[in-house]
Amino acid sequence: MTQQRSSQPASRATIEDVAAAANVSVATVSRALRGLPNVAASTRSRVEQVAADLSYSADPAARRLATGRSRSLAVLVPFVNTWYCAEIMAGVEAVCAEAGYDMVVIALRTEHGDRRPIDGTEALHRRVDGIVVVDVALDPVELDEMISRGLAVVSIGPPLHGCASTGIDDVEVGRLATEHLIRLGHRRIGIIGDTTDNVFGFVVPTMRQRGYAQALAAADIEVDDELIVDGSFTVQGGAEAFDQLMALDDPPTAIFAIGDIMALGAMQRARDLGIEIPRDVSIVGVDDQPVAEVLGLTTVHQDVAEHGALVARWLVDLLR
Amino acid sequence: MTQQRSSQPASRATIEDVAAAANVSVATVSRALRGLPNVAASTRSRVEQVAADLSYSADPAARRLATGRSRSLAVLVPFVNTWYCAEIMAGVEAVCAEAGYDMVVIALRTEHGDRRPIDGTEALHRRVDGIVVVDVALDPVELDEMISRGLAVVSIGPPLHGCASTGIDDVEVGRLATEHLIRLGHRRIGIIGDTTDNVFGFVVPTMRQRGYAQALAAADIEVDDELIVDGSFTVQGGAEAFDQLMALDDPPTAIFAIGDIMALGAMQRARDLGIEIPRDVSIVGVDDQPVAEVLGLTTVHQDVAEHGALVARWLVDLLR
DNA sequence: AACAATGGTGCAAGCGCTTTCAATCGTGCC
DNA sequence: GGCACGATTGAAAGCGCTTGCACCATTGTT
Repeated sequence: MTQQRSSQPASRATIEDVAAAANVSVATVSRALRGLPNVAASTRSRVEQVAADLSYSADPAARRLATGRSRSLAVLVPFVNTWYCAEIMAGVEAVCAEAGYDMVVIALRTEHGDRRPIDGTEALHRRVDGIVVVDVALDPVELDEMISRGLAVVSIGPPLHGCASTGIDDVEVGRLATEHLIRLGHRRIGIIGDTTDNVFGFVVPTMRQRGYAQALAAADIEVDDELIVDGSFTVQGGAEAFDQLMALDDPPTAIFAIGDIMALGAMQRARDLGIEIPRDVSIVGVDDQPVAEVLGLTTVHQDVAEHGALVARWLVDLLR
Repeated sequence: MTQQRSSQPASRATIEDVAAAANVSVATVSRALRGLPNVAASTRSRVEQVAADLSYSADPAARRLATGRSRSLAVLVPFVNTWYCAEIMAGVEAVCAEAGYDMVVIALRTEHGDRRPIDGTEALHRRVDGIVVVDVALDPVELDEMISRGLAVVSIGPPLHGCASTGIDDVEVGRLATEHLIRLGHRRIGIIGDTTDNVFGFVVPTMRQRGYAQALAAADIEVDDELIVDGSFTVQGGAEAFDQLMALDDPPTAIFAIGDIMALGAMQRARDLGIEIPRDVSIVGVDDQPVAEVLGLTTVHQDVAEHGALVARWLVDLLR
């Protein structure tokens, strides 16, 4: 079973084929096709024509090896199957596509909530030119090393030392969500958070929980540690956290789930248990656009995809 | 401003450095590190030790050039900021990470609904080893060419000729959603679809609309072309489609939006216009897990992420 | 009319890895 | 005790591209 060579050219044209067909050196082909100066107009158009005929395009691997640039960007997200992260990826992807970059996405935590140690230096070096870090606080040492190795890094969410960044204010988000519940008359408000962030540097939980505490303080409600449970940012975790809260001697009348998936898990569990929402207990989540609107959280609404596009643009500008 | 060379080695160790430090040839290093046979155990462990000391890892670009394999997979999605696609990407990403592949995502349509001509041959060749096609019907000719060039292709959604595939039955989804509305007593049901699929081969709209028609037929309701409007799969498009439906002489009492974003757009518009849902008009969307559950569409619910993981696994197996 | 600037082009040396092929060194076997 | 054979290893030829440098015509200068 050898490859057919007759109809379809099984192996793609290389720069040498183009050079031969155009009667020039490979160097000239390279220059002509990349729009470099010092190529006669006539030569350039001839080369372009030949390249088109042969449907030639440079092998990215070879280019990468020769130039040291991969023409691809990584986006480092805590999760990929989250409304927020998906929006950001959409924004990044659009810019990448336009700028001729590949977008490779790397998740720090999977849908099942398991953790993955990300060794940025190992995994990213020479693999991508730049990286947008989403809602993750990278180890400063590692970060420094990445930067010193020539990786461009920007962040969305928590500012990273020495990197440009943008993002929404998660403390504010937590505060608003909690205030909303307080305004509804609740005094005993549980929070389903995520206490494993120390492992990943996923800081959203910390920030939102801080906002929660602020809102409570502002309303003269004392923080009860019993009401702070871990949902490990999964549907399952949300359900278990709900159980945990409901098992309390004095269960909350409202729950703030700091992530949409956990809110979902809690809601499912509530329904299974015959607990009606919001009659028996109010549940509030964030992140999910529809949910956010229902909450009246529109004030913190932002065009998340635009955030992604913005930082991606920073990156490609930086890389010029 | 030159790079500092003292403390941090600005340039990473190459295979030659390892070879020199271990007193072997680069060939042996290569073999030892990749676990190939024909390397003495003692040699291998020594090389591994040295490599670890120098925190060496092979340059992916060089490896790609030499082997012709990129160790990365592409996932071709119609959109990235969609619950469904994000789930799939999550599944694919998990498998990629485990198998040591990079996942690069390519969107055929952006959040703004603009179109991008995807020249698979150009864009993908030698860039990735395999590709998972999500809900897109690729041009058969192009598909053949990709396969004949050695690209492994699998699909989620519509089966692609010659490729393994999996996915949910979109006709069924459309039928169920429509039946649901009929069961609620509606006879005049509008559908917000997407008629631009001919450009992209994005077949979901066609399939769901077919299910819609089947459900109507089964209930002896005649299809009224007036009730079939285009939402171009965007929030904005959904809002405009809603306007269009409501401007009819005989507007629908229920609307089936074939995609979550369009449903969202319609709902927002309804609220802005003071039209109450579902009192004045029922709106039903799909794709979004929470929404789907509310609809009782749980029968078609599947672990979408698992679909992604599944096909990704096929791919990495295929590539061995 | 001789000479210095150019603009255009080709040569060839990498980029860092894989992989074929041949060389080397011990063994087991007759 | 000599020879074939398998286990190890190294030398070197790529993989397909970029790029510094040298080279050759042309132009424009005095």
